[in-house]
Amino acid sequence: MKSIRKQVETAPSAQFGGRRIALQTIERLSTYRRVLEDLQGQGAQYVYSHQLAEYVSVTPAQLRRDLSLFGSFGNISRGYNVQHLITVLSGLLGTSEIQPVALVGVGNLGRTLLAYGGFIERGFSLEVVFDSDPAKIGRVIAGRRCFDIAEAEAVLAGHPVDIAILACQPQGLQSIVDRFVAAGVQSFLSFVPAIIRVPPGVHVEMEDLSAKLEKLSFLVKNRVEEE
Amino acid sequence: MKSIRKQVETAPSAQFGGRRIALQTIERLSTYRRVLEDLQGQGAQYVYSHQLAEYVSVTPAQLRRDLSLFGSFGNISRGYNVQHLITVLSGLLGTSEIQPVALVGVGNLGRTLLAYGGFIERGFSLEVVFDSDPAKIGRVIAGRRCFDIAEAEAVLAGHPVDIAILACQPQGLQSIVDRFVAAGVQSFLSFVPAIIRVPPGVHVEMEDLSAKLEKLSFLVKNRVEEE
DNA sequence: CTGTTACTGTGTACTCATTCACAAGCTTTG
DNA sequence: CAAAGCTTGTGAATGAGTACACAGTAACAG
Ligand SMILES: NC(=O)c1ccc[n+]([C@@H]2O[C@H](COP(=O)([O-])OP(=O)(O)OC[C@H]3O[C@@H](n4cnc5c(N)ncnc54)[C@H](O)[C@@H]3O)[C@@H](O)[C@H]2O)c1
Ligand SMILES: NC(=O)c1ccc[n+]([C@@H]2O[C@H](COP(=O)([O-])OP(=O)(O)OC[C@H]3O[C@@H](n4cnc5c(N)ncnc54)[C@H](O)[C@@H]3O)[C@@H](O)[C@H]2O)c1
Repeated sequence: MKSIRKQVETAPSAQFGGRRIALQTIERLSTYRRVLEDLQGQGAQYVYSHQLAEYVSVTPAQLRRDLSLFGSFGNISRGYNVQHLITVLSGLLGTSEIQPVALVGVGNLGRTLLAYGGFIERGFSLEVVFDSDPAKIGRVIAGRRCFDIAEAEAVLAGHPVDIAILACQPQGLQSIVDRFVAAGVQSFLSFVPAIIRVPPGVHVEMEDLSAKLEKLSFLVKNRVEEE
Repeated sequence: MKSIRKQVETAPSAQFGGRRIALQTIERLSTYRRVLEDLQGQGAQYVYSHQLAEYVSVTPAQLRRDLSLFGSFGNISRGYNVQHLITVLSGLLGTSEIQPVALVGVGNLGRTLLAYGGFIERGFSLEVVFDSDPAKIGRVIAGRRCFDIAEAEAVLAGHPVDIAILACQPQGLQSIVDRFVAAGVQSFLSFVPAIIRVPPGVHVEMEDLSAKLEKLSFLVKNRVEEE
């Protein structure tokens, strides 16, 4: 029993300059940045915490608290400079420069992701693409050459990435993950509805669409009035 | 300022038989069910809370607490009956029977979702499909006839759904949402990275893939040791 | 130059989620 | 049949995240 606790997500938080940052805070930072870019597109120069907070449906206090965890970015009585805050948030999120990402599995979902133009706008590029299907290996799909998953170590050595997207079949997934971790990959975004284990310091984000539908289904069936 | 608070997700929880259920609990229920089905596939009849908890990386106490919010399902000193617990969870999540879902936008992403076989296994069927592109309207795509979004009200009247998946362009999205809500749709799973407003009692689940990548990027850049 | 207004950043209070720890209870075994 | 062993379900304690409320300060008006 004790052994379990050690593996468990006991403290869902990150460190930043000695401070503890809640994972939920990080998710909100993404939203702030996205909305700020909308605002910038509309020509806004400055924005007050209560305005931005309303757009993203949080309290002004929460927004100010979130930002204050990383520093003081607001101009008192003028609010936040939109351009500056975007720059700050991009820096925090590590997307000031385009970041290479690996993709495993070029099936229906993988091809859709490859063709999607929205990633590059947010600072990510699916640079390294793998599959196990001989019919796909070596071919160029949506502008990217498809590598053999069997040669992952060599390929990743030449094209190091911090993040890998998993869009393959569940069979043998854990061993792929293990090999990627050994090759230096530090985080995974997985569309595969299967549990994968990673060592401490490596992060997994599950993207289980059916689970999201189930959550909505629960809320509807139980006539939840709040949001 | 006060007006903001009212719209805000002040209490991220749902009601169930007078009890308050955390949204996070509901998400875990999905995971429990998915893992239980794996276990059933492996022939397991009973499972203890500490076993199931380990598979899904939560504490045994949390698992038992989550379930106890809805009733007593465990057999003391034998654990939980796998089949029974799956049935219970399916009932809670509202997926005991296949549930129809609407899809808006049959582009790259929409077609991928339509072709995906994983939804039906979890109790959802993309029954009603909309697009605004005349080249697509009326055609049959992945086995579903594509309806004109302009006729949404009439189509939804004949094919009522509680859940709609949004996979179209952001332009005009809010008005589509408003019309769907008026037509009785009670929840949305949106892949469109744009903020949409819904009245109280209607639920929105955002699926922002770039935001997930940004979260991973933050965690990697800041060398977060915990998970 | 002083008063007024309105904003940010943050100490503090509070609420809610998670974990601890144990009472109550099957089961099995000697 | 009694006692040991391990389980579930849950009151109580802890811990984490959010909201309140205000001190401090920039801007601007008179
Ligand atoms: N398609 C969707 O809409 C959708 C939605 C949610 C989740 N998913 C999940 O995403 C995954 C992929 O879905 P899909 O529809 O693209 O399936 P798919 O069968 O079309 O594609 C899977 C691809 O992965 C490749 N592959 C299989 N094993 C591999 C391995 N060991 N290494 C490298 N490549 C491998 C296959 O060759 C194939 O090209 C599945 O696990 C699925 O459950 C898909
Ligand atoms: N493709 C991806 O991998 C991906 C990933 C994340 C998010 N998204 C988001 O999902 C959405 C769709 O992406 P896509 O790649 O499928 O785009 P797409 O351009 O291939 O498809 C969009 C489809 O929506 C239809 N459409 C547009 N406006 C509509 C309207 N008002 N009503 C009904 N249908 C309408 C179009 O006719 C088209 O068929 C976009 O908002 C995109 O940002 C896509």
